[in-house]
Amino acid sequence: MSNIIDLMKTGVRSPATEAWVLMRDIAIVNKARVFAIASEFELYPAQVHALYTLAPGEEMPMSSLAATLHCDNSNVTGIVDRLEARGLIERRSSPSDRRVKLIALTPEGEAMRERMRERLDTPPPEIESLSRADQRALRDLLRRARGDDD
Amino acid sequence: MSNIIDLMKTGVRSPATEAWVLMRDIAIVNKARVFAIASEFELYPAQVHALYTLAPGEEMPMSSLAATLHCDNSNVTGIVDRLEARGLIERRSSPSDRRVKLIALTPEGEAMRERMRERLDTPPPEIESLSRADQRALRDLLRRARGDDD
DNA sequence: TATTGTTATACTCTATAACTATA
DNA sequence: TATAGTTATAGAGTATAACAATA
Repeated sequence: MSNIIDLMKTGVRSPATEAWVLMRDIAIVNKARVFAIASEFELYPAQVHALYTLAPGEEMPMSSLAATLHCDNSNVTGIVDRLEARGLIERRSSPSDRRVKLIALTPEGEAMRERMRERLDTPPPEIESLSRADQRALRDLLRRARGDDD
Repeated sequence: MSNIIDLMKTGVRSPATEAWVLMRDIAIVNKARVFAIASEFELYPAQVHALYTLAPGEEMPMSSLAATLHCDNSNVTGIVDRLEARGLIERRSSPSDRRVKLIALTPEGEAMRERMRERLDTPPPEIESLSRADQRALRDLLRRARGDDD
């Protein structure tokens, strides 16, 4: 177990560090899910992220999509090309700036995104296994962590 | 199931689902960090993951590495090739099964992995901003979620 | 026969640079 | 001059299939 080796090297972890490492380990299931969903829908992980990033009924400039996906504008051209060829999204011209192209989900894209979202948002077994009281306590702690006003 | 869908569409989520979505949103910073670290060390994200997966002083079959990285054995050949060319890992023959090749970190690989690990394990601001009591409470909840006996 | 890792192939992802059309 | 998106290029990731060595 690499955790034990790391602990011996670094000594005892702070509660914040241990909480973060535990959280990250649990959240890893999300990566496995993106892979499974991508293969099921015959997409690539980057295409799943792009589809999930687009909000139903809203338009987003390609540059914003590039920022969210942590990649260059030039990559987004290809990703959008393939999603558009599948009929899942469409390009629209921006009325305010004709250099800009706005991306939006088609009805088919919205339907596929919704099916993906259901799966992605389902809590993993680790969270389901907690008592209802613990689930609420965890939610409240994470709301505070994100700075929400309870 | 349509109950859950209706709930989600109206914005009302179960505590478990909301906790999971919040946790995932916070854990997203890890992805940005992997990208930043990859570019800083002149590696690709998959190479960072491979390096981080290997525990110092331990050997791992290539097939195990493939399973952890969620990719095919054939991909690991190339990833391992490039990390080996950089002197960060090495292939060893398994004494018990001569089909198997075991991967292990070199001293240089261990040093680089340790520098990466320090950065990856640093809690994000969301967790640092919590009170010490909340940090401990979060840690304890996540330990229970993962099934650790406190 | 089945499995581990490699090779070959084809496609996607990714960054960089050069290009266009706008602003 | 600067910016949004495209195109071209090159290298890396990914799955599938075929293969050699080994079990």
